[in-house]
Amino acid sequence: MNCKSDGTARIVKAVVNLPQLPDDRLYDYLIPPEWDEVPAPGMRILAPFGGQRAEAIVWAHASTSAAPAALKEVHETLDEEPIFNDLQRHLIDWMARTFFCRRLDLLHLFLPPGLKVATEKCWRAEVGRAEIEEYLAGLSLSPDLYRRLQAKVQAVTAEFTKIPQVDRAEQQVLAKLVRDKLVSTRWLPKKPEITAKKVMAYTLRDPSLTVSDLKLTLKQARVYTYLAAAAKEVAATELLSATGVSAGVPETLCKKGLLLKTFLTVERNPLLQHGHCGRQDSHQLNTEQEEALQAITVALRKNEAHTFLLHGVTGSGKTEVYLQAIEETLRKGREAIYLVPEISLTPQTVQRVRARFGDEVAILHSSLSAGERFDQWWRIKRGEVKVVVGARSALFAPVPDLGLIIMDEEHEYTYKQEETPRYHARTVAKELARLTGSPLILGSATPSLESYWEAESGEITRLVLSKRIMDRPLPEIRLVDLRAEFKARRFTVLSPPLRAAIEETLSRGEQVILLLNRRGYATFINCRECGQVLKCPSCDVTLTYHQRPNVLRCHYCGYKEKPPDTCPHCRSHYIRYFGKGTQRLEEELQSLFPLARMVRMDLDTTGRKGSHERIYRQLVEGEVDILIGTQMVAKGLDLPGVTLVGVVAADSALGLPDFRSAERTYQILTQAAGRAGRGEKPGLVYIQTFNPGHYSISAVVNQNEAEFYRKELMYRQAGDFPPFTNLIRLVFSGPEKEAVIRAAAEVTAEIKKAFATVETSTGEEGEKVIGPTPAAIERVQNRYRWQTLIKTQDISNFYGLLPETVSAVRRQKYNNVRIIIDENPFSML
DNA sequence: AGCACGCCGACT
DNA sequence: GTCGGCGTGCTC
Repeated sequence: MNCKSDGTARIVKAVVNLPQLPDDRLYDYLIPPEWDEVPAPGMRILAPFGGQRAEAIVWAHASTSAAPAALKEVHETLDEEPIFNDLQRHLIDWMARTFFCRRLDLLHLFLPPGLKVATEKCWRAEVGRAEIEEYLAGLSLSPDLYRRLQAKVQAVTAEFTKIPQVDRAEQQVLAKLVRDKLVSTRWLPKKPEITAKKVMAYTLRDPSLTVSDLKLTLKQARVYTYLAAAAKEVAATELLSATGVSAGVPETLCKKGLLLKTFLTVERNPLLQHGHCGRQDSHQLNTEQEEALQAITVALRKNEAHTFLLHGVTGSGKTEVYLQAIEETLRKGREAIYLVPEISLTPQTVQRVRARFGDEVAILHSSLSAGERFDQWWRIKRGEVKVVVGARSALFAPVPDLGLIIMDEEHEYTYKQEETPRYHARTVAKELARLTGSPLILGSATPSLESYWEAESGEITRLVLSKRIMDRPLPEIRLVDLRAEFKARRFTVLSPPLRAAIEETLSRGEQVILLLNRRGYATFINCRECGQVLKCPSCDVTLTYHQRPNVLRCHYCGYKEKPPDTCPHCRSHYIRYFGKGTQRLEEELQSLFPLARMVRMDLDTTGRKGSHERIYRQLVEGEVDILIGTQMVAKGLDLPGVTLVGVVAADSALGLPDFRSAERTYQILTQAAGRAGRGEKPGLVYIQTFNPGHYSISAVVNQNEAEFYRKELMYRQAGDFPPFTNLIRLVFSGPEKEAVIRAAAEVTAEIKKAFATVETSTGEEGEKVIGPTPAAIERVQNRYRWQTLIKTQDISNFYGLLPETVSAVRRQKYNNVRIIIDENPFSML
């Protein structure tokens, strides 16, 4: 895999993998003249960097360098084979440009955990201990420093070893020891923390010897026979439990020279713990499903990177289309990546994929241990896996021959990563599809405006599933006007009609889902005397009252305090709790329906691993009558027993200062409504709202999807928002408001200035730089936040230019001001 | 990150 | 004068 050197390209340009580097530069290194091979692009090397050695990835070869300093030589090559192939390097280059980040921010997405080589400074004594001591004593150091150094020097031996916690003063003295050649230092790679798991195993030393040839005790013979039958290495634990002997028996056989003790690599696969599940064959498709599959199959056969929007109402059987498209992909000998918004919210999807494809499935998700992820990564890399199911980062799984990408619930916000690298999985999926010649299926009942618009304009192909499977009807949707309830002075969480519907549903023995998108008990606490609202001391956010445990909590920074008896501002006792959360809803339901069995599903109850699965199982088995929760109850649950869905406060997202708030409201209401009536019995949905006339709500009630998208597209166009423009958000944050504003103003001015030249060179219209303005929540965790928005028709105008401007200002270090660049931001708060 | 360089205050 | 404190900036 190494490139034979032709004597000219003896320079490698490499990405140095140190997370603190200020920009996305490639560093040039010489290949030592005595090496007859130049490490290939994508291989890791160990290279000198400053005084240290750092891991770097060869990105390209060159015969000349424009570096201002003399080039240093590469120390060693760390890989036999490139760890990043051409496609991956290409994708990394593309992502760094597209999402305004550094290549090194992206490297870890593609690697198994623990592969990164960290180096540490090690020390070795070159002379005897006594000589070093003598040297130290002659240095006239302060008694304290001398004592500390003596302790450190104790650890320096004839082998290179790390000395922990060397401070600056000690470092300087040690540097003298190095200068006078009493000790030497070297940066050595640390031992990898995550490796394949090995267990002790036994095998026959000489398989030609049979039990009858040997004189063995009964138990020894049993062990020997078992191993002979297995004809391979057997893990010690398995051997002992299968033969029912203790560890001493195989040990004795080893001593007799009959067995060999070895180590066996075992796979940490979380799926294997669940056992193998029954194989399930494909279902018969209805006409619409069949047509959709046909269109996809045509693209699959041509290896065509075409994007499809599988726009199917809730319960229309999108999953079956995905599964059959995967089957077609596998028939061609290629692999599929199947993205879901969050694994924990979609236990059913995982089950169905497993039931169809068995052990050729890898599931990647955040609660895998590092060891499990390591093993899954290698399984995929070795080609043992045909289908990778996972959240957005599953896109970077090392599948050898990708042939299909599925992105279920493509409108979900979890596809956008909210930390650097701030990529959107849909954007990456399109590029990956293009690079691999794979069709991309975006599936949703409520497509994002972006995908909807692309389908409208013919850029991608819309495939419609308009009917539920088995011709089941969509649920009936009824509206409750909360303004009328307020006029009638009814302030309960549940309006009389919804309450009556719950009662009726329970009496029929059917299940209810109630959605309230606010955690806690009360969402704001107000003093009636002075009008003050209790706020988090470090954020511009109101505190939420939680009843169990009894605390006020900030949902932004996690701050907690005891609920006060008197107002902290005016000491009055008139403290009142307003705004009802899921805890309050649960309490009200318990008093109304004391016999109903209910479970609450929100961030407070699903903290632990596996809690979603547990709640889901309880629902399936009918152990729960009412499921209460935040938006997570609206997602993907397929529960035939649920016939009533109640949305307690449909407007909770509408008031947010975010251009996507109507879209979010429409999506969550439609998705929640879609949980009702998925079984044989028809469903009923109640939506309580203060804004019955808002188009995002009325469109759901009237089941008039086209109307919603028409209006929303109109507003987006009028306001110059995506999908009609590209958005880049710059966020400046820091502990000092003045410094934040100054940095924001300076960057913004620079961009406007630089942008003026861009504008004249391209002549594009409709490109704007708006800001700086304070963010909607100006302070979070005691950091002030200001932002600037860029709207542009051609985002490529900003490639290069924007990172340069930002890093130039970043270098000035405006008193801890951090600057982030967010392409296609999802949250504008 | 880590290390060098350089600029100020507290000592021999 | 010099040692050592820390802020600043660079690393092929």
